[in-house]
Amino acid sequence: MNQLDYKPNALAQNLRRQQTYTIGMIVPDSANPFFAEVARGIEDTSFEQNHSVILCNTDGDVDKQTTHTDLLIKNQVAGILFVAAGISTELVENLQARRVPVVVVDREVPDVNVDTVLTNHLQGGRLATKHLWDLGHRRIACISGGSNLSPSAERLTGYQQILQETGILFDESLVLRGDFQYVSGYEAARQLLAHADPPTAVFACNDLMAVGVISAATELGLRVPQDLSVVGFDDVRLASFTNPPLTTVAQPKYEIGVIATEMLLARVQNIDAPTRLKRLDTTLVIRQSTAPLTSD
Amino acid sequence: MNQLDYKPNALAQNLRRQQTYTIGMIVPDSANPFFAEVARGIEDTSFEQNHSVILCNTDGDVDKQTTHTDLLIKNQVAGILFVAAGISTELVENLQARRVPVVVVDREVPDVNVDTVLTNHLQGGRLATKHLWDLGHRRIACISGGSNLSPSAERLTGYQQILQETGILFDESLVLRGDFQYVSGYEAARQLLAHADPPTAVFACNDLMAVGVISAATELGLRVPQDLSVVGFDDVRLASFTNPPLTTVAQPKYEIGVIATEMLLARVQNIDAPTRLKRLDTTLVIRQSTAPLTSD
DNA sequence: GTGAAAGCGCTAACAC
DNA sequence: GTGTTAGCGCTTTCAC
Repeated sequence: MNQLDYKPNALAQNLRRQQTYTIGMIVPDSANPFFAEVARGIEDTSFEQNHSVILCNTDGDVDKQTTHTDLLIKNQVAGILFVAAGISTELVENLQARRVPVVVVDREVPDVNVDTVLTNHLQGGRLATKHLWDLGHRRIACISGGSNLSPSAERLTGYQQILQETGILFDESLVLRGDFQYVSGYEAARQLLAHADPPTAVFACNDLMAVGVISAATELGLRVPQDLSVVGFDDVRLASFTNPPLTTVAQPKYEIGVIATEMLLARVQNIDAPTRLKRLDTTLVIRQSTAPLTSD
Repeated sequence: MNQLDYKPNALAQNLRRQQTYTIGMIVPDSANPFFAEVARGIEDTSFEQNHSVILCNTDGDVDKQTTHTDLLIKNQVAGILFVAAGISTELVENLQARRVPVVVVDREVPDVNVDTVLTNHLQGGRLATKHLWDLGHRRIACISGGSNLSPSAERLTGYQQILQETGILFDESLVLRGDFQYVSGYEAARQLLAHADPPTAVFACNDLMAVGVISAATELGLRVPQDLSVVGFDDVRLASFTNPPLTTVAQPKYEIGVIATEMLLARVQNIDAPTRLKRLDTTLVIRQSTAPLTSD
């Protein structure tokens, strides 16, 4: 029997047992370095626990998200790990009504009582800004990300809190909105550096925009960090390889995936347990894109 | 009935129909930017064709690869997209014996007649080297990747072909082995630049090592590209954001995923059709890390 | 057309 | 222990 290399039909097994060992993972873009790391944490942990993972990319499209979710439900997945695209309160509620285990990851889904794992973006925003303040900077700009995403908003709030706590007057013209892409960081920096009273430091709400800031500064003949300090957010692999290497706020990306998966499998065991919220702190990684303010 | 939001049980459907709409994707590391892009091509195309994809990371570990494959077979996947870890001829043969549709991606699996989609690494290696030659360089170094991987070996062969065709004497001390990681590029460059008769140009067999070369050169006070030209391979997103932006050989990463998926679904339709081999050409993306040789 | 019945491959329950 | 059987939810066939 072993010689024939017999492999039981999991479809029949699962149908009979009324359960599967497959989990669905819904993310905006698995090629985005941040989600790619989270996904690896998820896949590794699932593999250890004998679960397979179905990969679903939404590109932030709510319709695609619904289609994927329907497919996952039809395939009777054990549970779903969910990074929301757009407004998703209703979707999560529907899942819960069907008693499908769900864990929300990275982006909060408002107005619904659901297991959640996310980064403490507020604390991260504070860390970045405080670091610049500690270096003596007082004119600190901030380039935020997409408007309707909770991570971006919270990072900005952290920035504002530090300004307030340290008594720096909030200057609206020093806060620009980006879209988490390189070009938006570049353009925002061009605008900031043309300011009558330009900033001496910039907190970009992700690494890609921070790299854009460095490019713009370099192009204008400014040296980073001597003439302009730059802090990013995420600590993607790229951040070590920029010139200069980027000081940034590191999210525990892989760990987010691990914890979310563990939480989901616990939820599968006990669908009626009280919901949990896990908020993971960030750490500051100081490289060479920030330096003390010099008065010259 | 629609009001009850009824969703048919795909397990039962598939069991009855003796087919599924799930495909397995086996890759070394989905967080590696190259595979991440390929995976997106796969996921997008599968989604369009109403198929789900199960993500499997092997980390180059043959045992993990076997475990994953077994799981996929048990789950009766429609087919498997396969980037090989190590020696995998036997595994592919087993799959074929079971009449499981397989398409081999990126890395050739020797001695087996199987559908395959890969980059023309040889042509890419030629392109990179020819570009440097056209700029006037004659002392051109090459930093290769892992020894037993066909892509790496083919790129090196392309390099050697151009040397031979242009009449450059092959200098063994100018060819170093890396491991596709940043550090190995950095270290190889340190060694090359300490050479009694150092190269004026380096072809690194992937972008990450090329960035390592740039870092090492910069550290030694050399300017890229004025003092040293550097070409990479892959054209990952990072390559646009290095300082200077990297000249590199672009692989059609996303397209590889698309074509492989289409080939697999065609194979599912007709398991006995003749096998096909698709070899996709690379393109040279000239940025700012290469310049004409100056005699000073 | 509409309805009943068999069976996909397995597991769990039950009888021996 | 060992063997038999019902049934998971669906599709497909066949009878009406």
